[in-house]
Amino acid sequence: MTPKPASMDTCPIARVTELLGDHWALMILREAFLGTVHFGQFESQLGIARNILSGRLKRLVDAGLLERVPCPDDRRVHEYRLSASGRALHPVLIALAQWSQRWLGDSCEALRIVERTSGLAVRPVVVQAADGRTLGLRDIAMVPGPDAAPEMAERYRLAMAAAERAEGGA
Amino acid sequence: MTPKPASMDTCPIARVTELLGDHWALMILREAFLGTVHFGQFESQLGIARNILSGRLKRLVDAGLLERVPCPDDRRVHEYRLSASGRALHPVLIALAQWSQRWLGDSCEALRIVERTSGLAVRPVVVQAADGRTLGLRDIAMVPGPDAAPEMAERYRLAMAAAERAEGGA
DNA sequence: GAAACAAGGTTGCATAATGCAACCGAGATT
DNA sequence: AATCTCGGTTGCATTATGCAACCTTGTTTC
Repeated sequence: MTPKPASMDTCPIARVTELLGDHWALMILREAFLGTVHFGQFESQLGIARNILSGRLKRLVDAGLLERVPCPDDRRVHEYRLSASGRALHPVLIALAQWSQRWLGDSCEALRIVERTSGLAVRPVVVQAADGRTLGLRDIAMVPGPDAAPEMAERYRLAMAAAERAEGGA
Repeated sequence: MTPKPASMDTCPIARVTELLGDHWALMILREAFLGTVHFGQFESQLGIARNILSGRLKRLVDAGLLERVPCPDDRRVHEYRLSASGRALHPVLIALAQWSQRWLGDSCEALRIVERTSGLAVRPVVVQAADGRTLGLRDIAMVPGPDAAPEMAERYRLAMAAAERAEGGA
């Protein structure tokens, strides 16, 4: 095996996978978005083992996604509330839910994601250009910035070239 | 512990977590988006064990995210190509990458996600109403559809009520 | 066409992560 | 004070992961 590819240290997806890439982290965040705040609530809603839950909550708090605040009226209770960075994951969760419904064919009509005031379904989450046009996979490029690792820069250059070729070919 | 909450079977996030909620699945998809197609490429780029890679690729193929096609000019080589459903995960990956750069403070300037033709940065991925307005966490509701499990419906109803209260309070 | 080589897996074994139940300590309740 | 609840931790069994060696199929070299 290669001696740990450098791309793994610099890639944003790799970093986020370190944090959310396990069976429970995303589920815990889903619960948080649904309003769950207490240890016991997470436990019973998810059916997760207590020690694992404890560790995951700690990790998410350390990473700044959740804030652990002692409840003022009952001081043995703690509330795990979404921080600004946690709330910023909302589009990711919504996009995942939409994808799941569309492509996993699961419970297609079990859940509708709507605007609260109007009751109208929200749009499918997409990537947009600066002017608002919807961008497909082929319209997007990853370009290395000022302090990109040279190996990573090469990676993206090649990927972009491959995309060009694919476009020409297909 | 509770006897497996029913929410776990019907929730789209739970289903997608079953598939993508491990350390490697998202990384493999990232690689696929970057143009990686061969077993050996995934192995060397990710530094993943062969048996694990084999299992993950199989799972992703079975789930329909990747297609395993034998290479015509060298028949011991197979190509793992993104299917339509795999490509549909693109907004999720982009949203994750953007979130990581914004909130994990990692390699902020190492990678820019741009429109290929113009070189302009793409917009941050957001949730939009039917008319295009950007929606925040508070503006969205999950409403149970026709064939929602009653327990799940109750869940969403409570979450929505909690959101109302939070809005009033904060 | 035999020998060497390469790509994609699989198998067996060591290690790490997870699930489970029991226990613990601080704070609330009676 | 005795008890109960909430949020944890600890020890042990089970499962997933990492690693190296091997195997199979197909390709190249001579």
